[in-house]
Amino acid sequence: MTARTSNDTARDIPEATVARLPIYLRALITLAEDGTETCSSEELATAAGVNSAKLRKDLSYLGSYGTRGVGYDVEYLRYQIAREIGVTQDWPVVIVGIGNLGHALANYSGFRSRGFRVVALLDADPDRHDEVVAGVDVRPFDELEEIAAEHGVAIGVIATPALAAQDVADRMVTAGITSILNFAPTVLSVPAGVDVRKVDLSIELQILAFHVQRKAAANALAQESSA
Amino acid sequence: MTARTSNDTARDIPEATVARLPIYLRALITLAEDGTETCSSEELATAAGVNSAKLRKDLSYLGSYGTRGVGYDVEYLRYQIAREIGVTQDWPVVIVGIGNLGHALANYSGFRSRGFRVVALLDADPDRHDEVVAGVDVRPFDELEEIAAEHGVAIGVIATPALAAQDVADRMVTAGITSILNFAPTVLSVPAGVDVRKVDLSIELQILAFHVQRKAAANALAQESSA
DNA sequence: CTCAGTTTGTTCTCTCGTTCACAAACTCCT
DNA sequence: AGGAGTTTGTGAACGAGAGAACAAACTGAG
Repeated sequence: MTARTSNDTARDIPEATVARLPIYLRALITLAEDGTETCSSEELATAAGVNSAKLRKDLSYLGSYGTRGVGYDVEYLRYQIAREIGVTQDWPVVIVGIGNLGHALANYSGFRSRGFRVVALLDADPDRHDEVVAGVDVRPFDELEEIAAEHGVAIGVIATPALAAQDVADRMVTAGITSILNFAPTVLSVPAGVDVRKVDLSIELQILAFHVQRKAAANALAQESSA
Repeated sequence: MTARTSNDTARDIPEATVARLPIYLRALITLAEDGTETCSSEELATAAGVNSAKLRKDLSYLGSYGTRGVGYDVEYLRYQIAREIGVTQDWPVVIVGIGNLGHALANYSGFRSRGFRVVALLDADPDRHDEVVAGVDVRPFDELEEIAAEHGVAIGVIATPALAAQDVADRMVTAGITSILNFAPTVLSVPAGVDVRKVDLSIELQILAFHVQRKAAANALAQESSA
């Protein structure tokens, strides 16, 4: 799914582990806010909704940050994970497509608090260029390259309709963006070295629907056999 | 991740395959709209952004719907996948939490076109109960059980702040909802037999940030060694 | 009818991820 | 100091998923 650069430098962390690190980070932040100074792998695993063995193995890829017989120092581990993910400082982000979803994303407060800063909102529709959303001007899409260069943007968010998404992705790539979060319901094709992650509402719902149907079928069968 | 009922009836389809079926379905719909009547696994795989061997293996779990030497009948396969997922008829859905994101979700046109019908929008805040969003009244959260029973709702969407999400989930479960799509940035705990899927914007961004950082580190190293 | 060409369905292998189980390392109490 | 009780880090077994490769099954031409 994710393109790899040929130069795999240090110990590489499994993709599945990377996907869980942000969950651990959030759990640690919550614990810290509650005043907890130390926690065991069991506690943290419960807070993150995973198995404690898995948690320990995941953390072991980062290094040996716990103390046997004691557990993990919440603040210390939090910093180590944040550093590993790379959210000890803010990443500039551009959002393209300021429709319903784009509005919601721009207003999402979790952005700034979790290591991201929206530096620009772009839309191809001139009617939107007057708007100010979440304190940021909506600018013409054409300014993408300029803005990306100015702020050193590496991460772009696509919240356009499906038809526009591939064009937007192409322009992002030429603007030097190497990581794309795609909310448009379409498959993007990008050159190697560019990461794309997809968030697709209706796919998620369809997966749920599949399981609902399966459960319903199982129940019907159970009813039948008990009758 | 996903809770299983003990009664696994028919041939069970791997979770990874289930997650891709909606992608194939979408690709088939696009092909059908373009007037394509038949397609090979290679074509469909390209459209869906996967390897053709994987596609064929995925489809083989559903049955033998292709013809060797010819390929797949687009309309037929489309129907079979839709039937397998369970989106040949509409599923009633409730959305709880009508903030920025809830608005966007309620207005998302992909809902109805992809097998889902929003039967209710709920919010705990009385100030929102006057609103009509996307043609649906916003109702008090307390009416959840009543509405769920009336429409036979099995799927709920949580778009509330993190703090409210667990309460909402608990109420959904007592209201008979067995599948939850959670947009709140928190881990939900639900009884066995209830499926939860999580969509978390800042986690996706953090995963991207990790890869950006890794790429940057790799580049720095390459620069250094070439100097 | 036969044969060349095409494309599916499936088997086999390899990689990746999860879970168990336990030794190593720490704390605290006596 | 020593021993009981905890908790981490990791080796090993196990299971799931990805991809290659190929036999089986179809089409169409001659």
